[in-house]
Formats: sequence, C-alpha cells, structure tokens
Amino acid sequence: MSSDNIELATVLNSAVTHLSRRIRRIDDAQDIGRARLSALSVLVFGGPRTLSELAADEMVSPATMHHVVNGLVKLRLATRRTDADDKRKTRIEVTLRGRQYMEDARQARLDFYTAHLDKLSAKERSAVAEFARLADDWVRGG
Amino acid sequence: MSSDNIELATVLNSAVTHLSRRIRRIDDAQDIGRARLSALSVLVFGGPRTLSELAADEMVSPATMHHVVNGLVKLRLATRRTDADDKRKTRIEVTLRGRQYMEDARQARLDFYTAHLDKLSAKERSAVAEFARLADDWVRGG
DNA sequence: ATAATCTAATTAGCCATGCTAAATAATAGC
DNA sequence: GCTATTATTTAGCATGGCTAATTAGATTAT
Repeated sequence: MSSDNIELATVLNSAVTHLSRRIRRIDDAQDIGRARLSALSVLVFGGPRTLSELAADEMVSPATMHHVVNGLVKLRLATRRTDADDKRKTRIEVTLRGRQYMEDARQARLDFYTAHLDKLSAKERSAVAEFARLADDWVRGG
Repeated sequence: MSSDNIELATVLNSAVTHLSRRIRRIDDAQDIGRARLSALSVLVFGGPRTLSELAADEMVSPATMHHVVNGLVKLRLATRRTDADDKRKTRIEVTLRGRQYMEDARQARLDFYTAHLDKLSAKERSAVAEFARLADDWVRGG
C-alpha cells in the first residue's frame, strides 16, 4: 500500500461523496423518497421478487421493506400478491406506471451526466469509462 | 449529444449507483445515522457554522437540522452555543470526540478504496484520478 | 424612542424509513 | 400428526424529512 494510493483514495472519496450528494439532489426532485425509489429500481431492472428477496437486495429488514412496499403499492407503482407455490410468500412486481416513473427518474440522472460528458475530450471520456468499469468490479468483488 | 455519450452516461450511472450503495453499507457500520454522519463531516472538514448554515449545506430545513444537531450534541460529537454577536443564532462546533469519530468513519471508506487501488495498474490509477478530477468539476460547476 | 418588519431557532404535528420483537399462518421434516 | 422452521405482518420505538406556528432578537421606518 503506497502513500500515492492513500492520496488517491482521499481524492476519490471526496469526489464520490460530493457526486453522490449531487445525485441525491436530482433524485430528491422526484415525488417519492429514496427508499421507495431504490426499491423500485431493483424491481424495474432486476424483475419481480418476493418481499424478503427485495429486503435482502436493499439490505434492510423485511419489516422495513414491508413499509416501503406499502408505499409503492399505495402509489400504484408496484403490486403485491401471494406467491403461487408458497402461500407465505408475497411477490412484488412493478406496474407500467412504476416503470414509467423509474424511467423519468433515471432520465433526470442521465441528463446530468450527458450534459457534462458532452464537454469532454475523447481521452477524458475514456478515463470515465475506465473508472465505471473498475468501480463495477469493486462492487462485485466486494 | 452523441449516442456514445448516452451509453457512457448509462454505464456511469449504474456504476455510481452501485458504488454509492456499497459506500452506504460501509457508512452504515458506524453507530450514527447518515444524516448525523453527513452533518458531522461538514463541521469537521468545513469548520463551525450556524444551525441555518449547516441546514443549507445539507439542503434540509432548519427544523430538520435542529433535530440532527440535537442527536450530535447528545452523543457529545458536537456542541451548540448562542452566537456572540447575534443572540438568535446558534453556532455548532465539532468536539474532539466528534473529530475522532469522523476520522474513524472516513478511514473505513479509505480502506475500501485503497484495497482496490492497490491492485490497479498505473494506467488504471491514472484513469481513476482523472475521473475524480472531472467529477469534482461537475459538482462545482453544477 | 417606539412600532413595524424581518430573521433564526425552536416547538408541534405528521409521515417515511430504519430497527427489534412478537404474532400469525404456511411449509418442511420426522 | 406433531414439531421446527420460514415469510410476512403487526407493534413499538428512534431517526430524519417536511410544513406551520411560535418566540425572541435584530433591523428598519417613523
């Protein structure tokens, strides 16, 4: 572990922190809260799943996810129904309305990114693409 | 706006989303919640300020920040006192204990980053550094 | 000097989002 | 059939978000 990497980690930590805050502000412009938006995105991009699976994906307790899903269902962004094979399980599925909602929210983020990417050189865009690839590795590898 | 940039924005959005989730898990290992941790970091790195200023920094209402600061003060991570020049204003300042707390929390994040950076080539590290610089620009420029 | 207006924080009430614990119903294993 | 395990829901609490109202202090206008 070199001191250069400590310095780079510090700079990266700061950048990711500030970027996350900025993205949060974009997300906060949506009508629903962060927990609902995040759970909805798991459903939209990952497909239907049981309440417990969704809770595990989001790393919260089933009780918490129960509340979040209540909110999504109330807003007609998702539906819940008993699993066909196991009456104890509840399957959660995104609605068309929820899918459209997510698309709008995602588009707001993409607009932020593309506005900035459009101003970059090919070399800079290449660096961004490389970072995205590395970050994905980090998250997958733990 | 090119379709390549839309694709890159999509990939970057996904990477930042997943990375943020991962960082959140690291932060969640701390005893205090996100709002308190975030407010504390503003005080540690940006210095003492009034309650309203802190609320504005965190983009929440003064009433919300009032509650968050109550929590920090109760845990002795920050102090509050009436401003010397204006009796309506409350100044919030981090304690030594709070400063140490923040350092521990930050170190947990840096450990995550350095563990991954240590495995990168010089070229890859250079891309990460470039991204950090760009992201900072994006956040500053709005 | 006094009154009117503005400002900063606090209180009050409500809702969302976290948790643990307990309860209920369904399923699995013996 | 009975016991143990599993999935969800309910209950209670704390944190963190909001708006509205209140209180006290500061500034401005008369």
